[in-house]
Amino acid sequence: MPGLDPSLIADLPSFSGLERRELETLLGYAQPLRFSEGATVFAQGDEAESFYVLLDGHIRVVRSTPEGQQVIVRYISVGELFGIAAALGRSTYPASAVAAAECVALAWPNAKWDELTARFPSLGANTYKTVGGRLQDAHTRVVEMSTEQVEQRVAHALLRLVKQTGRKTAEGVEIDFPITRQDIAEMTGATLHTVSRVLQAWEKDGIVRGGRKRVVVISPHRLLLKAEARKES
Amino acid sequence: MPGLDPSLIADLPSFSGLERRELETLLGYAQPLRFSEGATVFAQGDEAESFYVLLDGHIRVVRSTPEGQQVIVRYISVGELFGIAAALGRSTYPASAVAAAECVALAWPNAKWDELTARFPSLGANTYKTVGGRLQDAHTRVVEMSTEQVEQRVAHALLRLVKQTGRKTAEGVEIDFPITRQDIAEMTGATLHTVSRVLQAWEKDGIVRGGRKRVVVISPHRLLLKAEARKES
DNA sequence: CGAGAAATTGAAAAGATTCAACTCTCGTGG
DNA sequence: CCACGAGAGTTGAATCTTTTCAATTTCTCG
Repeated sequence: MPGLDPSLIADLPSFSGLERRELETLLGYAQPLRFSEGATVFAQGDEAESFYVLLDGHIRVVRSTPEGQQVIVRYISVGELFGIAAALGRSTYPASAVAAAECVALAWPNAKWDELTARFPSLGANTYKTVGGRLQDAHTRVVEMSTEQVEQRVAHALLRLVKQTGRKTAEGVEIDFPITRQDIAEMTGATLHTVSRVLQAWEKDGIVRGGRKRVVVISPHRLLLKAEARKES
Repeated sequence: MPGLDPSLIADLPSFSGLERRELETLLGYAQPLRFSEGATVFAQGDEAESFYVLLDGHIRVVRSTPEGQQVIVRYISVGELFGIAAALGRSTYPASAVAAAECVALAWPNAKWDELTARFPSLGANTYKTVGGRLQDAHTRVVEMSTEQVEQRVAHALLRLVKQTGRKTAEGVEIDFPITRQDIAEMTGATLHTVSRVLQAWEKDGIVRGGRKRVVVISPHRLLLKAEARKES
């Protein structure tokens, strides 16, 4: 078996500072996996067996309440680590990971985490920088949920998606995977009805264009105004 | 100068796994500081010069929006690290730290962070476990803000404070530092008016007792019911 | 004791949800 | 190839929670 090609991960921030030989060693422990849209990579509460890096596609990280309501904690894009419960000192996954589109990922056994970070210190350092960034993101979201109303929160959520996964088209910037009103609602703590109304209003204004499981941002600039609007039109 | 006594920090989780001699070395770089109630330890946006461990008192970590609204990100209790921007790969503080009561803390220069974690690996490991825990907490809060209404959020916030800093009294469990309705509002994303009404209702029910800058939880059990209530009484 | 901060409370208004009905879109199978 | 059905989206009306506005009241510290 010819092993995986180091160029797969060589350019990812998570693996920066590693030599080609080290990458090869690392890949020796990795297992490539494919997930079709809607497939569950791991479920909240599961024993954490692996950590992952996303090579292609988009992953939705979801937390469910005891009452069954879902909240989308974040979207993972290509190159990002996910399922890193081991690095956080947890033995079960605190959230579920679902393929938002066709996905390819590499998985390492969690049992190897300590060994790998000991052998490749920059892997640990990079990971913790990632975790630090996510903590900032989470706090930002708490602030948004505390101080903004739905329209602004939806605007911020869309802008984040545009930056993270936007794909330029003739019309504007399109979110690069199927996303429903319900998904946006679960990202912003609103109902799909309210989200629908907000998007509808923006569409009339020519700021976005919607579609079944599609959102195209026509004017990111004007969307930013909506995101920052302290009241008024 | 006789140096600080290792017993100050020997029992704190952040320093577990360190030898007495190592603690002494560590303390050699630390500077003890006192802050009076309301004093600012560091301000959001400041160049991050130090990281801290709290030896006595309570610290409020606050994020402000451009519009001047404040959100309390978390309370730091005795033994916890704070201001660890360095560990998160940030050069400025993402939030302000304010003494919620008379405080004593130790400060280390951030410049020493890399050196110290290199010399004392368990310090790094402990810190990252802390950060991981805080990421979980932040996500939990996002979920609460998304799915619960004000009364439940206030109940959860109080229960967290009780667990973290509760002091048993004849009447019940008292939050161990001065806390206003406004503070609780900033923890829960509500207005002080709504918080006041909620607390007032609970007081009539005998679940809590309020006072100027004081909250005593008389029946944590019944408060927990409020926190979990999916609608109804 | 007085003054300012903190807390309470009623009434009106706003924002979002809930409920309900209806429409549109797309993929599948006859 | 077209019809059908389920999932996705839209939209009006009623309702509800929370905020906003505006007074007051209460407390505590100096």
